[in-house]
Amino acid sequence: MFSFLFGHKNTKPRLRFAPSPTGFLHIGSLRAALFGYLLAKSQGGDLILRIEDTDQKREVTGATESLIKVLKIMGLEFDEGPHLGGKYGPYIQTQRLDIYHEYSDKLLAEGKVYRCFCSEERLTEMREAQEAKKEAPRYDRLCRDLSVAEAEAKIKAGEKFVIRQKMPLNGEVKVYDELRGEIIFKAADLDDHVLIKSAGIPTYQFANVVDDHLMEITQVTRGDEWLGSFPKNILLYRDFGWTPPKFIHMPLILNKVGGGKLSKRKGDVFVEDYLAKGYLPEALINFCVLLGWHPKSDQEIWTLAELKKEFSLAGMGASPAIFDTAKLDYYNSYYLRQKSVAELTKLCLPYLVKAGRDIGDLKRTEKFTALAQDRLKTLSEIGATTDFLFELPAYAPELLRWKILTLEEAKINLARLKSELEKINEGNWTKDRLEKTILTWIKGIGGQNGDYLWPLRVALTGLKNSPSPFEVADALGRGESLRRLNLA
RNA sequence: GGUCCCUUCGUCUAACGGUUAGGACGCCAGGUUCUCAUCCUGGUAACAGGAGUUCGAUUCUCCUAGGGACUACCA
Repeated sequence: MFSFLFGHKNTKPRLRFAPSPTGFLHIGSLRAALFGYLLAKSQGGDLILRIEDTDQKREVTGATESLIKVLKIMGLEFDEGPHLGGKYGPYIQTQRLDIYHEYSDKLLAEGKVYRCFCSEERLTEMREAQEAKKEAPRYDRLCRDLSVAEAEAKIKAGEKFVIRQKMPLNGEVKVYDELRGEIIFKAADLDDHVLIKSAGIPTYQFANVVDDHLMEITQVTRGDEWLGSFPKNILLYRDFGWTPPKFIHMPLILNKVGGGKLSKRKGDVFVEDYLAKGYLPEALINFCVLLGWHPKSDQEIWTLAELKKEFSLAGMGASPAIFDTAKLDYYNSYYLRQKSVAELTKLCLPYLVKAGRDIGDLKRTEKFTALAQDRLKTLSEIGATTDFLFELPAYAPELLRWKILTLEEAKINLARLKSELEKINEGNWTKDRLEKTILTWIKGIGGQNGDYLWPLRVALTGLKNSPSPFEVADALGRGESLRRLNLA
């Protein structure tokens, strides 16, 4: 609101999510998108999607579209991006090549960067020699002091080149990370890394800086694997004479077993995997946001809408978090229980079909999913937890016994129950009516609940553990219930 | 090897020099209940180690250890 006083042309926070389109959406990427989104929204800002496709080798076709789709399922949407447009476009880096060349030429003219004609073979040899001498592998700056004439001669001769950043030879580079504070690097430790590859395509290090500046990004959120190149990036901003945005290096997510950066080899790492298993977007969001962020209160259940208001940089930590799905399961069963039966059923449908279930009768299916609701950790469990409703499992007669009850007694109790149940007609065959009628009847004859309800439940379900006999009887219907009772 | 980051219950974390070190998940026990699940109650469990600074350190500094990242014409 004070922007007019200071003459800032734009004080609206602008953040970006800048993935590489290399396949499925990694959990780490989801969290990066989430934090970017929340940081933007909590400040009333915008989130921009920028596709960093400068590595042609790793690019996967369709990855951009699927990434946008998955993010949308998660509830995360952008304000600008390749699919939306915006006045800072294009939002795909390979479509910005002219821009990068313009800026690298500028730096070239100013002597802030230089052309390097070293061959891959020479570079490899050089590195091997350095490693053999236990030195840090680093470009030896052979081309750094090539004269303009020498360079031009090489270009004329058709030699390929890359453009490298000229690092200061001595002194310190102080950088500031919003989560960690000041970090000091010695310039001498910095490598003259490649900014423009020989094919004329920029590296991440260059495109990222140019784009963040041109797109007027105010806060850069990225994984802390970028901390090492942070000083080089800051130096680039200085070379251009630009004010860098604020940087927030988010701590990494680590594998539960074996440690290390969350990786495919050690379990499911893609959002698509979790969605397919039947984890709900809201559970994934709630779980991920608490990996590295903590609210002012101890509130554990968060919706995206609440997070958009309450999220803040102050709650973010700098230490890495292990990805342990035990709590994800908790959140998922929690959100599953919050669903209405109709919603839950709709969500279960694809999984029931997959399990080969007949879902023709929606009302009946709803009764089945209702029975499973309190018992599901993921949607994909719906088939297994409702199996007994579709087909009575084979069970040992012994199972019908309850505590000190003999098999004979159980049989008698069942027979009496059956004749009572037969008195209940189709219209009254509901969970509540059944429960009321049978419980009063048991009380009336002075019996113990367990003596009757256990055998009844086993007769209906064939299982040691299951929902209550009344719920099951209701879901099964009068005909099937009595049939199963007869069998018993 | 070099550079940088991180370090509180098993896990996610709170604490911004003074607390019986709090919450959640997990686990255990009890209650409700015919069983399971849900739900309720309770319990278990942590300041990595060592030096400083300070009247006082989980909190600040340094060292060590452990973990992690980077060290590509990949991001």
